Amino acid sequence: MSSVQFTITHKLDGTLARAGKIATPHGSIQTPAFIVGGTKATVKALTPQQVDELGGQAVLANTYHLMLQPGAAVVHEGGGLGAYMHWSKPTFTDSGGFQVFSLGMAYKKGIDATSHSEKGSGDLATHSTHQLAKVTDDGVTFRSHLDGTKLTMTPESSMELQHAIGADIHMAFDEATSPLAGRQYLRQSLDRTHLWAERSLKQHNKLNEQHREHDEPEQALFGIVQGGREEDYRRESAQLLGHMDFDGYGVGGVYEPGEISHVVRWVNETLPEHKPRHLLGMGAQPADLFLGVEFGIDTFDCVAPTRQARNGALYTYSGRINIKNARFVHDFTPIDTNCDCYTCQHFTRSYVHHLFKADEILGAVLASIHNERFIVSTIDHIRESLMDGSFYAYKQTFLNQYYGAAHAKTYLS
RNA sequence: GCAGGGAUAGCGAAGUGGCCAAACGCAUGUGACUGUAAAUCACACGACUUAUGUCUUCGGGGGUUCGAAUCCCUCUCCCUGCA
Repeated sequence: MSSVQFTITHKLDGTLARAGKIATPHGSIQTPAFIVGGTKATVKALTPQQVDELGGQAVLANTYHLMLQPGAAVVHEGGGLGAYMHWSKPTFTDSGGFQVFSLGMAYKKGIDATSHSEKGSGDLATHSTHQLAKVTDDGVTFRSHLDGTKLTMTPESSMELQHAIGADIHMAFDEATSPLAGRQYLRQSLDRTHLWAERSLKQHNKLNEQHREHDEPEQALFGIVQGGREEDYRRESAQLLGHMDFDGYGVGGVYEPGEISHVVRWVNETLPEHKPRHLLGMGAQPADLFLGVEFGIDTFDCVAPTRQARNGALYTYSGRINIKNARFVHDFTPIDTNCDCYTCQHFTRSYVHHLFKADEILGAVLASIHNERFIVSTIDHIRESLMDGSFYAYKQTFLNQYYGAAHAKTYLS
């Protein structure tokens, strides 16, 4: 019996979309849901109470980052992730697999697939000479980005770290590939990710057994589907992992909303229907959410809403604005008049603009509350629209207003 | 009054004969950010401009020189000593 139970309550005919809930030892997540980014056991700039008040249902932390600081053992000693950070609702941890990519291949290059592919550079397909991570079939050797210490991470060690950290839902150790990786590298990487998935699951089960023996709560593990933009690889990966006894699945290696309607569709057409599906790292913009849900995703996580908030880029229902722009100096209206967040209820654009220009910490706080609430609220409405059948109408109205009719067309076909 | 030091683009501050429209920092403007090396990063920042283009600049004025922010003279203002 898995430590998490997924129930589908509504499905949207003719699509892969569903609404439901994931029951965990720390309460249920109503899906589709946005999982708030809490990489280092903190949602940057926000207290857990603020995250709770803006509607956050769960938080996702990162194994690699916590391993370095403060150390998985310290988190364990502090009562596990939730207790340590004073978050009583469900928690996830990512395996560190993404850091294989971000500190490896993508080191100092970024992952902007569009700009790279337009240049046709193909840079991301080769290893950077300065990268901090080196991948072998056994695992990954990292140089700590904090102090240069050499570290090794394997599927087994990632599982051990995640069990020490003690989130409700863990991710298998995988290798995220570049959007520019060619079939040859993808093949090699996919085989490795599958091998790692098996090893992750085996180690995870072993650790759960130990938990049972000690009368401790068990944890859940999601397998991660890779395969780049190749349909056969994606379907193969979903098929293979789908037959393994994971509690749910993550879809990794997706970088743009435009990929969702095919890559995510291939995967979710293939994966078993009754297990939850998480789209890793996507949710920076409304299109990600609408398309993800439409093509069968239950949960999302993304650091962009809080990161962009700290950098002054704020969501409004008619598109993104940069609150640092001079035009907001005398704008005494809320960030968005239709937003119900704490920031919009009490503060003006002029004031938030001032906080950013003056480099005051509260600016990051208010902006983070707003952006996170905007995304959470949007996914909440998407869930409601699945339940009352208004999904397509809502999607069309929302995206037209957010992107403008011309751009929105890309996501409405 | 005497001796010495200084005045550079919005601010601070390099530069001391040509590679100077002038380093760098700040401020300003704009853009980016998708499993967080990100409260970060990129670009612009004298004017006009499509410009490797033209024009006007380095306290004011006058010189030397093929060429001056840089050398000389002089004026103005500021700082530090001594009277």
